[in-house]
Amino acid sequence: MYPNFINHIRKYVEVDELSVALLNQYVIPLKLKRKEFLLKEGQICHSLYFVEKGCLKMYFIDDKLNEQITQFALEHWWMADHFSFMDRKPSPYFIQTIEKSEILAINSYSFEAMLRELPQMERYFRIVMQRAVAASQLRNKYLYEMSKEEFFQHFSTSFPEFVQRVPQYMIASYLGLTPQYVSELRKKKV
Amino acid sequence: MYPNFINHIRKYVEVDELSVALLNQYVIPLKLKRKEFLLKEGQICHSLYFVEKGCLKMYFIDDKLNEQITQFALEHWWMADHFSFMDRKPSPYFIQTIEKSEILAINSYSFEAMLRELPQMERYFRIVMQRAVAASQLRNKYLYEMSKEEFFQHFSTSFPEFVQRVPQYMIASYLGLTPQYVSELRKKKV
DNA sequence: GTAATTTCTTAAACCAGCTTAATTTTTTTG
DNA sequence: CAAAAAAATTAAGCTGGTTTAAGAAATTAC
Repeated sequence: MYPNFINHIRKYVEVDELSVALLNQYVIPLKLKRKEFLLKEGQICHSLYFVEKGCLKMYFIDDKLNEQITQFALEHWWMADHFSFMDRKPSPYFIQTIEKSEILAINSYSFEAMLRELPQMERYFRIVMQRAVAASQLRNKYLYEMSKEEFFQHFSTSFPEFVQRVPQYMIASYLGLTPQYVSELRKKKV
Repeated sequence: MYPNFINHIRKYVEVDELSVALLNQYVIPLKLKRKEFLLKEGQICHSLYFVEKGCLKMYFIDDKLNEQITQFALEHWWMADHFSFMDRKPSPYFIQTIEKSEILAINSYSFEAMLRELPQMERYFRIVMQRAVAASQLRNKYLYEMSKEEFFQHFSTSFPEFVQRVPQYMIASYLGLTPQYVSELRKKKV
């Protein structure tokens, strides 16, 4: 049914066929076109979103009215404002598709019910969250030790798929650079 | 025995007295003086560390041989290089006490055994990790939207306990500022 | 297939925060 | 309590990356 979803879970925990069937009952599949919203500023982030296919961005509007992208999610990545999700507080973020996408949503009520019925999912999410913490420690270290130029080059060589798929000005935003500066760096490199 | 530890767990999951007794068997208490190391660059981070009392910093040595602090932990915070812990890779970090401290350590073998024997701990760590992800999303947003001056003022007013307890040059390092610039900002404010 | 819109580039002026270097103040240690 | 070490301050000059503004190129939608 949702091969990326099930494969991702099976990467970390054992799930028999019966559990897969139960699991499917907790998720809501969404088929979205390009530029559709899953969350808008001021709303509560009621769901965790799994990218079965496509691409999402998360951003907020800064004081100069620019959209400031803080995260991307490609296939088999999770996306959510966890603070809003856990504490049911209004979110400052927008979550929007960059491409036509297939998303699986689990709202907080289903999430809790699922964790009670399928304890291996508690383990799965513990591992996913721990890996997210590890990833953010690593990204953070790069932020401390690299200049913005190095950070851009590092990102470009580490995630060429992204550079293919996502407009350059969005990558600039995500990396905390102006599009003009990215343009200058690219000129310099070639 | 370790009141901060047990209270923190009970904040998120139910633990009966028997489970508390079992739990204590998995952790190793450490009494450390000021400036002692729990982890050094090149070693594998074999344990998760819980601060029962005292204060820790995590840092790496950058290309100019400065210590670059990436995290602090006060009472009832966890500290680890999660990437090194999970994948058993050598860590680039040092973890060191700033003050005389009482630390609880759980190594990866005990961690796995504990999660199998006490499933509520799987839930506890899922919640702790999810809250860590939420915290890093928030910190990240501040990094995008604030100037370094604003970031410093925000930190100072949000965590006055830190400013009391930790030398100014360490806060500067953590915030990605030079000690000279912090000094200038403080002069400006008063 | 072409008009509209979105994305990317170029270039010059500017500034937030760093570097360097020397001095002063505070804390630690025997 | 004195000497040594650690931490904080001051100040001048500099630079990586931004801002502003305009035009060119590519993509999208009808």
